Amino acid sequence: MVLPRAARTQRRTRIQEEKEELILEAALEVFATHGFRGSTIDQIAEVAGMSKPNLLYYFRTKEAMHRALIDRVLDSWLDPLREFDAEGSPVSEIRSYIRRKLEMARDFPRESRLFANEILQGAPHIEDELKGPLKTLVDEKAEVIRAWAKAGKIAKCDPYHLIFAIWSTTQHYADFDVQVRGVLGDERAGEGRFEDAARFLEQLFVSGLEIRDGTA
Amino acid sequence: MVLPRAARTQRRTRIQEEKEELILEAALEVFATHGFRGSTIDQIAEVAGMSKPNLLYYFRTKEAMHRALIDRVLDSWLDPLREFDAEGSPVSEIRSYIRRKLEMARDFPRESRLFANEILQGAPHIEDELKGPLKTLVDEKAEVIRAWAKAGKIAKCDPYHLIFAIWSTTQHYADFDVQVRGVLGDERAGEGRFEDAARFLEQLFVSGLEIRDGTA
DNA sequence: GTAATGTTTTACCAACCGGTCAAATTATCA
DNA sequence: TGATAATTTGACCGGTTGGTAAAACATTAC
Repeated sequence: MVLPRAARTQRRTRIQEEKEELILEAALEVFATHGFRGSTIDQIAEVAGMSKPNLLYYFRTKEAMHRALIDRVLDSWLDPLREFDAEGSPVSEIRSYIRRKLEMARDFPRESRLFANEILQGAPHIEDELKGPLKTLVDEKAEVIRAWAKAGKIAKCDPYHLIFAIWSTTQHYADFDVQVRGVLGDERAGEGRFEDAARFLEQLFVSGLEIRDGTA
Repeated sequence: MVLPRAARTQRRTRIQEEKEELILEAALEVFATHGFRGSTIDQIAEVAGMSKPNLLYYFRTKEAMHRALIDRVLDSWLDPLREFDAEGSPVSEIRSYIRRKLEMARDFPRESRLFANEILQGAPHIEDELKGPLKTLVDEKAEVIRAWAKAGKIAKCDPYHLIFAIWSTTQHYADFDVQVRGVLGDERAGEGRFEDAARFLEQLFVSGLEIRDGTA
């Protein structure tokens, strides 16, 4: 049979699993650095080490590839926020959330850039996810933070903007890596920059949210 | 004469000024939302309301258009940081820097996205500017902040990461606007979000940098 | 082994892309 | 006004793009 991939209902073969993996890995590389429109199937095929038609045998369109990639990555991308625990102590929860996000920026910069590209260009492919699952999750965690503030455990602040601030500062080290390296110069652009960033951000957010006269 | 634009040494015509303006405006719109590789000359021509060859009469290549756009925008983009004043009081300088950056994110989101796209995709066209003029300016201002910290006027912190944090948090509202709107929902996605953001960020950075036991 | 199924390749297509050219049109100014 | 220079356009070009068709090749199940 030569039924196109999407029409197959049977369970996938070993080769299918391997090749789809290989393709999505290559697609991540390419989409992350050029965005959807700036990427070409030929490029992805070359990175994956296979011919274009072969690639199109597994994913019938460029869109399907992108879709599959987003679906696979989005879920794990939100894990750090899911771990955010209402029962924990506010300071240590926020501190470790920052640390987890920073680790993801360091260890999975391509995933970060994939989303950055997508959102920057108007999120044409993931708008539903933003307004759906993502919003729901953020709403939930924002409520936790709001409760902490109300209970006097941290300074009063807008929980949504707090979350945005944590996202932006941490993802900055993945998305704007070239700029960070360029500005820091060769001497300070090594892996140590993530430690420095972690130290700074923890200080900023922890003491920035401490209760003091006038803010509580 | 039909000399290409770049070869003309005489002073520019009224029509030239107007059309180049029109083109760069359209180019900003398109490049900002699709990145360099994702944008097409036809698209820009359509937005500018002129034919493709007409557009290429003013800028001989797509690169030349992008170059001209970057050159024009980069300078004004750095103005808020230039205004950062060593003689002012640390708290008010940082506070007003945040405010200026946030105003730019609100009033010139396309400019912000133009750079974001460029840097995200590896800064292939502006790497020199990053390592040159930008780095120089940041180095200078970082020294100012370091001096403030040394003099005990603000908490000790890494000035570079402080600057990165201000950049990322403020530009987030331009670059990731769809996401911000999506998460905030229709009710809170109005212009008021910039006021809320300003309030939050000023609180975060000001009290985050205040001197207290153990940090000074 | 062989038949059925799954995979890969070669050759190809129509649309689009960045860019050119020459002719037509319009603005400028003596 | 007319000559000259500046601007605009339509037709076109070679290369690239996303995607297809069909046949060759490999794998698996019996």
